[in-house]
Amino acid sequence: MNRSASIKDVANHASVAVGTVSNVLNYPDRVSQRTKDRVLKAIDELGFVRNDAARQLRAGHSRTIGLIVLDVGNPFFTAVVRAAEDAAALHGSAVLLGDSGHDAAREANYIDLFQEQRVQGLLISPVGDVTERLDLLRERGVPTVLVDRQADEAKFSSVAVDDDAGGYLAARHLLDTGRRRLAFVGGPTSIRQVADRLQGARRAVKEEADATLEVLESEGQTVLAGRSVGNSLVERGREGLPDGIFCANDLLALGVMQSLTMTHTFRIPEDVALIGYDDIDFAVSAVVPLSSIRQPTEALGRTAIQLLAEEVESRNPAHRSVVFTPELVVRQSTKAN
Amino acid sequence: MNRSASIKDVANHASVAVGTVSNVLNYPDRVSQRTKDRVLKAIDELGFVRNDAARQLRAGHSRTIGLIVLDVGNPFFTAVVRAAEDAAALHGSAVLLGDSGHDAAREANYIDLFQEQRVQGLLISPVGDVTERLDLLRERGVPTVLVDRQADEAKFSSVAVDDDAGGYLAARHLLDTGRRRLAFVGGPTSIRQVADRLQGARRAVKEEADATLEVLESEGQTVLAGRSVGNSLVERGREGLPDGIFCANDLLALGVMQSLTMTHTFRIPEDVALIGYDDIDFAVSAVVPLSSIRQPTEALGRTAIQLLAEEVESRNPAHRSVVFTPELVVRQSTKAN
DNA sequence: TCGTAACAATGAAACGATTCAAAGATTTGC
DNA sequence: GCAAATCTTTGAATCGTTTCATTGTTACGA
Repeated sequence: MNRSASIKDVANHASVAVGTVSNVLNYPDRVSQRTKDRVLKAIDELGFVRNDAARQLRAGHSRTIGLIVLDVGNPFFTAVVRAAEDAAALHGSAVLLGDSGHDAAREANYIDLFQEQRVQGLLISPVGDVTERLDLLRERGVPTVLVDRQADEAKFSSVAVDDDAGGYLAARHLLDTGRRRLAFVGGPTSIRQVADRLQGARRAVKEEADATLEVLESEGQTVLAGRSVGNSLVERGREGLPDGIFCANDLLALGVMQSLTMTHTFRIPEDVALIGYDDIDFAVSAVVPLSSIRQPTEALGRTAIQLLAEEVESRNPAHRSVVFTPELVVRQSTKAN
Repeated sequence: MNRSASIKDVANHASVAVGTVSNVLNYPDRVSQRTKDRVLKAIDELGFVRNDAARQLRAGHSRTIGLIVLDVGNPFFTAVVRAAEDAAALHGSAVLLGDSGHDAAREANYIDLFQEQRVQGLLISPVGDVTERLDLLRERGVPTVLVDRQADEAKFSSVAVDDDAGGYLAARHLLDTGRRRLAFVGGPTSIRQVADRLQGARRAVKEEADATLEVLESEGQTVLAGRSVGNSLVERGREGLPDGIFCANDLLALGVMQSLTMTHTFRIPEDVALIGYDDIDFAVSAVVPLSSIRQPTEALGRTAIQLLAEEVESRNPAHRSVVFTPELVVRQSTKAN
């Protein structure tokens, strides 16, 4: 309740100058053992805890890193967050986490908030197009690394997974197992990841003359959205059903799977093969174990922090773009007929 | 790159005193329209952003709240985190998130870090016993609310779900659907939640003279841990198999379900009924839709923030313990034979 | 026209840590 | 025993904001 002890209180209590206390904390070698002992004792007795605000006011910057993700509920981002936290901890930094929920306004709020906090840098998985806000950040000199989004290297460093390659992998796999009437489920297509995965799928489909690709736009990327798309597929009946479905993420795929299997009219993979994206933990424990595209989430988070550290340390802004290649994980849901 | 503009720069640029700029920011009514316009224009032209460090140095406290959870990867906590973030945003506060990963050392690190940040208060789902560290916090006057853990009201406010009641609900449901040879899967039992759920289950089992409860300790609370327990059950063969399994959380249940169904020797719910805990999104999309105990995660997060706000605002430390009651969700996995 | 009230604007002091030039103490070499 | 070199300690200045007592300005009624 009572104001907590300051460095000055410690100094008085130990009968030394404030500068000495500061030295004990930051440059222990400069202080004699005797003095050090006294100061440490005083610190202990008063329960002194450094005030980081004062510290960073003097330093001009904080020891925190801002991280804004599109959805903390999405296991993909959860994994990235965790990796980033661990990596940041190694650098002695903490992560301020923000969840934009795909909402540009919330994103903007967090960006403002983090600027006021004078974060060392920002990791962001931006909503929609790279906003003017990010350009502003750049002008203000806030080192920023885009996550899960390739960026113009003139402007930002970035870590991303090659979504086009992932889309290609998924569609190619469906084609390789004999499917020809493919469908892509995802949306809104304004989301770059969705657009890229679709593009990769198109590329694969073009390689087979007799293959077709239908696009089923979903309302978001959730299990619920997938279920809704699945329901509309079920209504079509056997005739109109594609024989291979590629979903822009696993949540959608699980939703689609639910709809298709709950009716017991369609079998996966016999009637229709299904593949998702992200390879979340639950893909393996779905009604039919779900084939998927695995993204190296740990590497993504770790590398993001590393790139940010590079930007923070070097004055000169030589941006780097790191692109990881995703990996196909085959399970029951796409077994060949 | 160049040092960002301070309130002083703005004052110069607008030819007013620093105090006036501060007033524009904090008490716009005290400033004449003409001056306000000039200052706002200057702010815009210089791209001024408040330095929160200086602000909170003066104020003596920050506008952030620390939140330490046991595992961000756990959907239960993810939901709580999200609710807490939203509720905090309404109060104009941001949430600093820490993931202790059930590790007391990491927890301690975060507590120290958050103290240095002079967080307004702390929301924590503590590792193991309420540590001395928390007592220290209390002495230092850092308002703290325990999350998902009932606390001595003399010491802390807390929000929790009645795990004993949840365990009772789950076991009672298995008994009500005719099962008698029950098993409890969870661990380590040193985790209070696990112990309480087990206790509730025991209470229910005692109500039926011919019912038994076997405890299968798991190595953690993950899908993998569940699979491992499930595998050992499969090895037992049909004879030794319980006819009703209650898992301390859904992840474990999904793991057990995988093991039991992959072998195709046991059917759920015909041979064995299975119920989890948490009702995570994926419970519904499991191989066999999983019955579960639903916890009011949003209410938990929201209430935690509210209790914290109460503690922050009132000087007098009248702690409150809010206990929510969980709810049974019946799905395929426990259908009566 | 003057006195007073209401309103605006001012700028020095304070918050708590770090820095650094300078002073003070101790050791070293001869 | 003394000067020089080295090691310790000091404390004022600084970071950027808010606060608040004070000063300056305007408006109004008498």
